[in-house]
Amino acid sequence: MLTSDVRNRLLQHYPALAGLAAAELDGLLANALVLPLPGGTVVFDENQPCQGFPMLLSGSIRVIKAAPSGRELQLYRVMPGESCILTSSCLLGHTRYTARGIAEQDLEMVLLPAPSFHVLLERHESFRNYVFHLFSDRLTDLMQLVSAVAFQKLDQRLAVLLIAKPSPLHTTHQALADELGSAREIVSRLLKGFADQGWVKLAREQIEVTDKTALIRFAEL
Amino acid sequence: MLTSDVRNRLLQHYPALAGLAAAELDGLLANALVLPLPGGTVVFDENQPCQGFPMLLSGSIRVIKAAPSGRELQLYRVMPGESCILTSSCLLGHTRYTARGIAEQDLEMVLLPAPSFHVLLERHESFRNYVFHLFSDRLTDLMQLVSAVAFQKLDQRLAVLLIAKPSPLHTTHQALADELGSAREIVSRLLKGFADQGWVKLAREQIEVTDKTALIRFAEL
DNA sequence: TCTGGTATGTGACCTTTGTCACAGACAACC
DNA sequence: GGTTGTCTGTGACAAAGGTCACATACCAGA
Repeated sequence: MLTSDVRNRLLQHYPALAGLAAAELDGLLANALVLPLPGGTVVFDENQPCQGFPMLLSGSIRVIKAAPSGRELQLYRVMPGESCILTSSCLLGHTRYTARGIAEQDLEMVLLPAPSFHVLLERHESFRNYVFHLFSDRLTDLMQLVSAVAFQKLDQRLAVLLIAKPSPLHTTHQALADELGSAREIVSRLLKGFADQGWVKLAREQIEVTDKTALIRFAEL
Repeated sequence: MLTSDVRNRLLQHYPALAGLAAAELDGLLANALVLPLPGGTVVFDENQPCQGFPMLLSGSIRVIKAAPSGRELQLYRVMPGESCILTSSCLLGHTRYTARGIAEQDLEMVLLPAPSFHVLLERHESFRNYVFHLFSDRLTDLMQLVSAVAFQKLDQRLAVLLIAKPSPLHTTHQALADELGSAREIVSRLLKGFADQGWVKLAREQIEVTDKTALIRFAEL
C-alpha cells in the first residue's frame, strides 16, 4: 500500500492515471512497490526478464546499449512522468530486456506489477494513449539517433549535445563519450577544438558554452 | 467500397480485424482506398503529413533515412500483414513523417483513413494489441540497429545480412550498401574479401553463399 | 554487331575515429 | 604537506571507411 504522499506525487507526474476512480486505483496499486534506488544502480539489464512497469517520481534513468569493448551508447533517458518504454515493450511481448537501465542519480520509482499494467492498458483510454504516445516519441527519437550515428560526424553530435544541455555543464568527458557512443580521448580532443575556436571554456568537470550561436551554426552545418 | 476479394485478402493478412462485425468493418473501410503502386514509388517522405494507415496486401516497403550526401540507411522493411509503425506514430502524435518509405516491388495496399484508424484503436482490443506489438517489435529492432551501427564493423553487418537472405541472392552491391548505410565501393570490397575466403561466389547481380557456417562464425565473432 | 547504360573491380588517397601510453593537474583526505 | 585516485591533455600510430577516378564487364536493344 502506498502512502498518500506517494500517491499524490504519482498522480501529479502521471496525470493519465487521474481519471480513475479512487477505489480502482487503489486496487491496481495494492501490490505496487516503492523503490528508492541510489545513483548508479543497474535498474534493469540486457536479457533480464521484466518485473513490472516503472513510474519515476524523481531522478532519471539512462537507457544504454553496452558494447563488448566496454564502450556504451545512450539510447534515451527516462525522466519523471515518462516511463521506460522498453519495459512496456517487454511486458507486451513477454520478452526480455534488450538494453541496460542505469539510475543517473538517486531515484524513487513506483513499480507497477505486470497484471496491473495490462489492466490499465486494456480499460483506461487515457493511460493507453499515454503509452502510445511514449512509444511514438521514442520511435521517432531512435530513428533520429540511428541516422545521427550513421551519418553525422562526432564533432557535430557533440555540439548538439552541448547545445541541448544547461550551460555551465558539470560532467566528465567520459560521461559525454558514453552518451555519444565514443571514447573519452576523442571527446577531449574535440572539446579542445571547440575551446580553441572560442566556443566553450573548459575546466575540470565543467564545460561552459561561451558562443552558443557559433556552436549551433557548426552543428547544423 | 472494397471488392469482396480485397476484403478477404485484407482479413487474411490482418487477422486482428477478424473479430469485427461485418457491418462495422464495412463502415470503417467505406472510405478506404486500394492503391496499386509500382516498384520504386515513394510511398511517403520525410516531413510529409500522414494520410492514413496503410495495410499491405502484397509487395513490401523499405523505410529509410536518407543523408544529405545521398547515402541512405534502411531502418526496417514492411511486409504484408505488418504495417508501417512510423505511420501509426504520426497518426497518434499528429506529427509528420520522419523517414522515407519506398515501394520495393509493385505493391497493393489498402489505405485506411485516419478516423477509422482511431476508432479501431479505441474500440477493438485485438487491433490495439496488434499495433502495440508492432511498436514493441520495431522498437527492439531499432535498438539493435543503433547498436550495430555504432559498434559493429561493416564486414560483420554485411555477413549478417547475407546470412539472413535467401542464398542465391539477386541484388546489386549498391542496394546492399543502401541497406547498411554505406557506400557501394566498400560493399564490393568486402564481398571480394568474402569471395577470397571462399565464403561466397559473386556474379553480376548475384551473390551465392557457399560456406554459410564460416560466414556465421565470422558474423558472431 | 555495335552501343549505351548499368554493375562491378580496384588503386590511390584522405578523413575520421579508435587505441595506447603516458604525463600532468586537480581535489580530497589523511 | 604528501598521497591517492580521478580527470584531462596529448602525441604517435593503426584501422576502418569514404571518396575519386577510372577500367572493365555484362546486358539489352537498335
